[in-house]
Order: sequence, then structure tokens, then C-alpha cells
Amino acid sequence: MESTVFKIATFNANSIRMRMPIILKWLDQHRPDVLAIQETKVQDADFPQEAFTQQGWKVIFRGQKSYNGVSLISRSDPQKIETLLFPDSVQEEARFIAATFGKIRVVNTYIPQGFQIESEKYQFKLNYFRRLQEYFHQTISRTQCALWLGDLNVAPTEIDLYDPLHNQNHVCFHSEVRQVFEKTKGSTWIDLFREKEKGPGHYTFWDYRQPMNFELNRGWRIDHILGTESMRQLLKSIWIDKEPRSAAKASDHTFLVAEFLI
DNA sequence: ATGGTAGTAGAACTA
Repeated sequence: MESTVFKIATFNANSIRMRMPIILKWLDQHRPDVLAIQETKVQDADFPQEAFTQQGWKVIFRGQKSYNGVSLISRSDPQKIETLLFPDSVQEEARFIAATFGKIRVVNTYIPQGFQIESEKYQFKLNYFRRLQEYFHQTISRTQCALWLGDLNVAPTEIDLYDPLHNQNHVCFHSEVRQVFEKTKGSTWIDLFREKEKGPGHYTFWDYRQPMNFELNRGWRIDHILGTESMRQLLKSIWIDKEPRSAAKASDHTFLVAEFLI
């Protein structure tokens, strides 16, 4: 039986327009089947679409002014595209985009950060996970090939952030958000990074506000690629590519990459 | 304990 590699990555760009040199170089070097981007921070009319399509990439996106925004860059045409998670919302934030590539369903989300645990924004974050759980229940079966990836703004365990003791009340590590995340994962989603790497010190985000954070590896593992059992069985390798975080004009996040033998 | 930087926008917000 002939098998081919399916390569997928996730990257919080923190403005796609500022990060175009990094993204285009990374795509050219790594040639993924799919790249999921979050925090594009651009409304659809201004999305730099041609820079991708000129290089042969397919591009779908949903953005808004200033904040949020998600995209899927791919080698093949995306099928069954979805961009809305809340059926009753009048103006839903641009945090969700899903499509099918071959037999693999891909759901790319930018989960709300949540500000502070006392705030309404934190409740919005918790409810966002709950709505996703409902969506997964309605649309994803455990036996299909599916991936949920993106900036999920949660460090699942104490080895997933540099300083767990001083971040017990942080909106990305508080016990409640971790519980809601685990409930959303349910019996469907497996943290694929932890299938291959059990140790501490592996991060995807290093806050800009302390400029030495990256050099000192004081970071957070808050970007994730989760898969169904079918995808777990096909997983070949998964790694964090730290190189783009050290580039000039870097995002505060970097790329998480996974390869499957399909 | 607080604020530190970066991006969008052209002041204050989000992270």
C-alpha cells in the first residue's frame, strides 16, 4: 500500500501583513499541504491574497478590522468550507474556519484570550469552548480523519508553561479554562504533540513584553494540533519550529508542524 | 507588585 505524507502547520501571525516575508519564506521552505493562520488582523478586502496565489497556493480566509482573523493556505483546493460557528450571531468574531482536504477535516480556531479571570471576556472564552464542543458533537465523529488546530490560548498542564506557580490565575492556565478545554477535547481529540514529546520546556509562544523571554525560553505551549484516533495512528512526527521566532520582525508565536502518513 | 512590547490606527484596544 503506497503511502504519502500529509504535512500541516499552525501559526499565530499577529498581523499577516507584517508577517508576509516570514510566512512566504516558510511556505517555500517547508511546502506544507495546509498552513492554518490565526490573528491575521485584516479585513477580507485587504487580505494579501495574490502573494499566495501567485506562488500556486489556495487561500481561504475570514477577517475583520484590527482584531482576530483566520486563514487556511493549502496546496489543494479546500472543500466544504465553513467560516461561522454561531448560527444565531449577527456579527460573529472571525475566529473559526474549517475545510476538508482530501479525506481530512481541518478546523482552525483562534480561541479568545480572555483578558482576566474576573472579566466578561473570560466567560466569553469559556463559552467559546462550550460552543465548539457542541459543534464537534454535531459534526465530527471519532472514527473520521479530523484535525483541530490553532491558537487555543490554553496551556493544558503545568509543564506547558515556564512559570506555572505564578500563573495559577492567568486566563490561559486557570484551572477552570483547563477543565473546559479537557471537556471540549472529550474522547474525540488527542493532543498530538504529547504523543511524541512528554517533557517540559516546549513552547509555541513567548510574550514580547519581556524581550528576553525567547532567549531564556520563558514561554507557553498554547498553540496545538489535536487529532482524532485515526489521525493519531497516522502521525509520523510533530515538532515546534522555533527558527521563525528568532527572525527579524517575528511574531510572538511560532510554527507547530505535524506530518502524517496517509 | 507592576509594567514591560507589538500591532492596528491614528486614541485606545487587544494580546
